[in-house]
Amino acid sequence: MFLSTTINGVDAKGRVSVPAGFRAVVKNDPEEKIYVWPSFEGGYLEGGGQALLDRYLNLLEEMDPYDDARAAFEQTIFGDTRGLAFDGTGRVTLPKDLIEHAGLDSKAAFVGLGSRFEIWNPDRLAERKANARDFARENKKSLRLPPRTGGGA
Amino acid sequence: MFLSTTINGVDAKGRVSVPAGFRAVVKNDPEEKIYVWPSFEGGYLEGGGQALLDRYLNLLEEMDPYDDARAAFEQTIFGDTRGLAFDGTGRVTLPKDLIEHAGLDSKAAFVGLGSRFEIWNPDRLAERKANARDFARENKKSLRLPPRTGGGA
DNA sequence: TTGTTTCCCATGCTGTCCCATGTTATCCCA
DNA sequence: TGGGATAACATGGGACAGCATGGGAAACAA
Repeated sequence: MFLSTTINGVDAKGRVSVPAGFRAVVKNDPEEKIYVWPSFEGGYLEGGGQALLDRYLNLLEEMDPYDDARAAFEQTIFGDTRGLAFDGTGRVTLPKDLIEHAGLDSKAAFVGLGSRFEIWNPDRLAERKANARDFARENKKSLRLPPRTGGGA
Repeated sequence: MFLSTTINGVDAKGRVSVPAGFRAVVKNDPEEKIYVWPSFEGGYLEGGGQALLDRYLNLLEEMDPYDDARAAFEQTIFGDTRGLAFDGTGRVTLPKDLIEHAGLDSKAAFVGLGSRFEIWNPDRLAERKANARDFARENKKSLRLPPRTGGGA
């Protein structure tokens, strides 16, 4: 499970250390890689392991083959997704276009979100985090825990 | 089940003994860890075991991948959650940012709340406790027993 | 050749592990 | 019921390994 937020340096070659905890998640994937694509919602990157890609694939399989939305999602998500392999010390090299999309300069923030993660310019992240926290606080009542199995109503 | 309140010392490295009773709760989790995040409601920490995290994860999985509310909660909960493993003597190391958020100096109070727990600076906790007691006294009339089923008028 | 990318080696640091010790609670026996 | 032995718990410090980072050499593409 991808957890917590870690800020690592991006060097002149576009290399960045993937947090050790994140590497551990994909450790047993057939291809030891992370998969990253530019978010179509904003200037940041989304990513995950093989399991996440499989889930998206299954979601799309259930849509109508000639649905316009399906084509759009396929194009947007899979079309721009890169599989990034680790070097000997656990780093990946981010392609230029991804770096530009996320507006990364010297630092990159890896944000764990359970089954997936995001990569942000730390400054942009701080902004969005404040918004998300306010939203969460105002809407916390909608985040109710489901009853525990076997537990009373 | 997390029960009762225990105050333990926090040393210069940020290490703190997790109360033995709390450790027993997560004893049989696949990863023997506690998961801790800064509360977005105030200056203290919230935490639980794998079971609690899974409940949040399942709840979010049921929401649409690009629902705004989902994004906000993912970011707020998982983005700041840390998985903390025990050392040989049952301690965890609290990261600096969590220590700061909770304003911990030399002591930390673990407060058991059933399925989850909180970690407080003991001074802040005493303050909140006093407030809660006052609130309870002023609102005691609203604490009514539900009518007994099948009972007479 | 020239620029780009990939691989490898070296280094500082932070977090983790291990060992030692005092204290408290519990259990057993008189 | 009281006292002592024992085990569990909490705490402190030091050693070590893993992690993040920087630079350079070799392989590849244009």
